[in-house]
Amino acid sequence: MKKSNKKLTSSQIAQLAGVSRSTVSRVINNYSNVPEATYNRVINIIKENNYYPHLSGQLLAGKKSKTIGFFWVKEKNCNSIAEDQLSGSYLVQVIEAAARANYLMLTCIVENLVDKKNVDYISKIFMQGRIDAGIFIGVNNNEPLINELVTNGHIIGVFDYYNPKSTVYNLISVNYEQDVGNKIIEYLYNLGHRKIALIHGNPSRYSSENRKQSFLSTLQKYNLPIKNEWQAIGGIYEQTGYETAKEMFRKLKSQSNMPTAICATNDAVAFGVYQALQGLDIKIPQQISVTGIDGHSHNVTPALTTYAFDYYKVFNSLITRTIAAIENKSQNLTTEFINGGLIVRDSCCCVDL
Amino acid sequence: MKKSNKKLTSSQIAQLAGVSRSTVSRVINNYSNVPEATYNRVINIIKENNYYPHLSGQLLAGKKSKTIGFFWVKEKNCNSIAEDQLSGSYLVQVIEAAARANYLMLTCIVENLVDKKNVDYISKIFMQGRIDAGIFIGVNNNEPLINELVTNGHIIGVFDYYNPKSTVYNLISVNYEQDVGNKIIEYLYNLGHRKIALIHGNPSRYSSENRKQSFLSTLQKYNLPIKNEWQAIGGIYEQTGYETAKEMFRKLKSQSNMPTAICATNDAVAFGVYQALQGLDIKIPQQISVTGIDGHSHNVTPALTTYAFDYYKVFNSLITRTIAAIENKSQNLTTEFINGGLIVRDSCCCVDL
DNA sequence: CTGAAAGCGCTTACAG
DNA sequence: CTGAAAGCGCTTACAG
Repeated sequence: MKKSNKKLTSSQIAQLAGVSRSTVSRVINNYSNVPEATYNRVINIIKENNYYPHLSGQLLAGKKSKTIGFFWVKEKNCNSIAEDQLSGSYLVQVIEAAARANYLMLTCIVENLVDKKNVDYISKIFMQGRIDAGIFIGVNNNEPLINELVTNGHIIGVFDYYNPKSTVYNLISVNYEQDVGNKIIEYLYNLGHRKIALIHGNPSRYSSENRKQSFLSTLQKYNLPIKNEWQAIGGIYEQTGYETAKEMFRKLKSQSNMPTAICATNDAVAFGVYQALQGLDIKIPQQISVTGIDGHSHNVTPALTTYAFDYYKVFNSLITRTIAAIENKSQNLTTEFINGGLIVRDSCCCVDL
Repeated sequence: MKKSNKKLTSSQIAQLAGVSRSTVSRVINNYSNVPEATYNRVINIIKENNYYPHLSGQLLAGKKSKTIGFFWVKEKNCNSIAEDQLSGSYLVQVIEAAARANYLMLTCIVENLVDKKNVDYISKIFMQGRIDAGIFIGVNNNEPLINELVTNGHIIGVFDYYNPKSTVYNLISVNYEQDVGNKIIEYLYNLGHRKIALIHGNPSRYSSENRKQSFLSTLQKYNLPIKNEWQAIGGIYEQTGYETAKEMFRKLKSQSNMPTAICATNDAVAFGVYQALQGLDIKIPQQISVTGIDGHSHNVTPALTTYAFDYYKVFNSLITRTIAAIENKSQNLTTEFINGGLIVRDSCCCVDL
């Protein structure tokens, strides 16, 4: 099997096989009306010469690129290496989910969607006709760019994005289940906790806001106190969680106004809470129980009780349905909420009533 | 500024601006022979209509794609989440290095280069004319696919790959400095260590083999014992390092044939060594000193003394020089060895002579 | 079953 | 300074 070291065109293959370019193209595209003998002759020439059609030609002639743009919007203030590593593992999961469906990812990491420069860069990629759809991770709910792209007819898949009013087929999203806060409060309630503090996430993210509402409505349901001093916005990172918790507990401790439990908006923030409590010499779980959300493995003592999600499932759902939208599959779900589950470890304990 | 929601072509822009497609193209490509008035008229129409040239057209007409293929070859037996996270952070660094130079990354994660299916998949991407070069991470030294692609004229950038005989301009690589083993042994020697064990990496990787040679030649230089029982191949992961070290020290302990120090081929393996020693109740560093290579942050007690590299530098060097090759920059270095430095922490101690 | 032709959206050498 | 034309590599409706 000889391999050519210059790119052949379909004309040259046609010539070698003694057919027209039309027929070569029919073979490449598996048309049914090519007799077996012809098919074999052509396909052999193609293989012998290691021929693959030039993508630009195919694209101009109307084929799809089987490529998805992947736009990762970085968090501001994300200087935690641990977080970067998590981001990395998400990146890998998204890319692999696409690969399973034979799609390639054009990957693009962007600082923010505030600078017009970045927005234009992304628009350009869509306009260049090189991708069949775009995946976004790290965007605010109702980000204008997303709306614009969807309006212009592009297929967009977004992680953690929910607009209940959206009825278009080309805006796909995947979300966490909406009942997380409720499940965590119920767990703590059943352990006897009646004084529960909350650290909320970035309110512009759908999941953060949803968790907050779910936490609060469940506190209300059980008639538990909802105090301002027991709530704070702590970002979504270990560092921001640390700073928020440190400030919060410094005050609460001096005022002897301590809750018996604190729910963090995610695991990273929970680890920040650990640090803060350690600094103030408050014992987990003896003096305060702590919960997280996410289920990322992380060696920490005591092991964190958390509400865990299967991120493989999350990203697979997003990619699969985005590809279904590209390929016009009917009955394609426009959004999906992925259920998680509580993982009880060592960071919560009972409270005597 | 009105935004169109269907893609315009250069003809339509030409019509709107009252010029020919040629002129539109000259404006897009910044030709010097367009009078300012014409330029402004055309560029305004372009901006108003949010026009970007279709990439396929440009590519067929001979332009570059400003896109690099990124082929990440996964390790077999890589089931360590920590490792996956590291991989992820490398991925991010590579993609960001390209973005800094205004290149996009077509990212592709591949299980191995043994299956012909995977090799064909990669070949295809090169043949499709959609990338200007390819970056490979995770390949064996002298991998045949790399040779073939280079022979066929593609520009290839590889991490941890060195062929001193290569003279072609289109094979670019970045490597760790070659003197790492020597530096580590010298450090231990100066602490008084005379009995030093080694856990080598996967010999098909250039860096692993180079480290091994560097370790051994330095042991020889100081006339230190090189025993078979004090050497083993331990892969490059925590798990494989753990298994290897466990087996090694189980024997050595029972034979009272203990070294005073052990050098791991990288940090992940060193962490595996930690686990193994802990299981055998051997204290670090009191009973044995341990060293790593890499410099990844990881909370471990005692903190690991390691030979650290700046991965930002590593990947930036690779990407920058690969792009220079695409753009025909002369005097472009074909390979670069990145220097690291010893970071002394708590895992090594003095030995009385 | 199969070829000739049109068309996809660009760029650039050519001619004026 | 600028337009008409050729050409890049494909696919597919059309005609036979």
